[in-house]
Amino acid sequence: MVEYDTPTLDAVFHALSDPTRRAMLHRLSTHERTVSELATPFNMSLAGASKHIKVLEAAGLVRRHVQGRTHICALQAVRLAEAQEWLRYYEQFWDERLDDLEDILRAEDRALADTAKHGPRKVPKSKPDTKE
Amino acid sequence: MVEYDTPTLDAVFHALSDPTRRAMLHRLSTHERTVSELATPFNMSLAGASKHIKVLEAAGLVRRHVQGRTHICALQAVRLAEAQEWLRYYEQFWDERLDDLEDILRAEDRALADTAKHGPRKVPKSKPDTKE
DNA sequence: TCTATATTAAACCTTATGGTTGAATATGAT
DNA sequence: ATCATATTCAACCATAAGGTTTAATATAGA
Repeated sequence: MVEYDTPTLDAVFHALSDPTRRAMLHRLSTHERTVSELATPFNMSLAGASKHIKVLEAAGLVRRHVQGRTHICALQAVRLAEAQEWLRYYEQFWDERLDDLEDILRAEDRALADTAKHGPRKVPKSKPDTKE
Repeated sequence: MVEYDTPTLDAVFHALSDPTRRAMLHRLSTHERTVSELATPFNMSLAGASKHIKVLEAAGLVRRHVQGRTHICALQAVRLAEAQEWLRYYEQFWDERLDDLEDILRAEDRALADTAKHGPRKVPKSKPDTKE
């Protein structure tokens, strides 16, 4: 069984919980950027943006290499892969839902086709109880 | 293009950034549980656990239905799907890395096979510059 | 009705977070 | 040397977060 590195996931998910930081990651996805380049689009002091970058760095989502007086930041996606792996376990549950949704839609289509000839439709399907 | 609901992602990622809450979700993945059932394994007051559940609920990750005096919580995975979708954009970047890693490993294998006959190996490959 | 159970609410505490401003540091250019 | 540029550091502030404890609320059962 996969053991998830909790502190890492804590840091990654926390880093992702802020829209500024998510936007920064997105901007890094096209190419590397310096701290000031990263900071520019946000209505925020440089120092503020710098802090966000450090959060990303601490979570392992950004790597930086200093070149003279400029710090160049690059996306480091591996930790995102870990987060996704954690999420992947839950795919079965939303797939389940989507399957149900598909069933419902199909049932509605059928009902709709029928409605022309007969009365209004009923609730399509009940899901089997998830029991212990 | 997909527009991501920022407040939702904020809440979901924030909810996931806490190990207690992730554990709760995991425990809900087998079957529904009452608040006290959910709280039991954690070294924490009921009120504390209750707060965590509310965070999960606010993020749309847990749904509850009240039955008499007990509140029954169930996993609601759809919001996790949204989070994963956000993450999926970045797959290309870690895949890239993994591809590189595979290239490197292959090159090392080749070099290793060669080393028996010839001299020591060289650096395998340089990656094309990611430029704007 | 009285009492036990399940859960939240409210008040409180400590620490983290997101932000600011004003130095400090380090490098580049003249 | 001097001045400008790139970035962080430190101190500060307001609010959020994670936790506690002690009521309060609601339902179940005797």
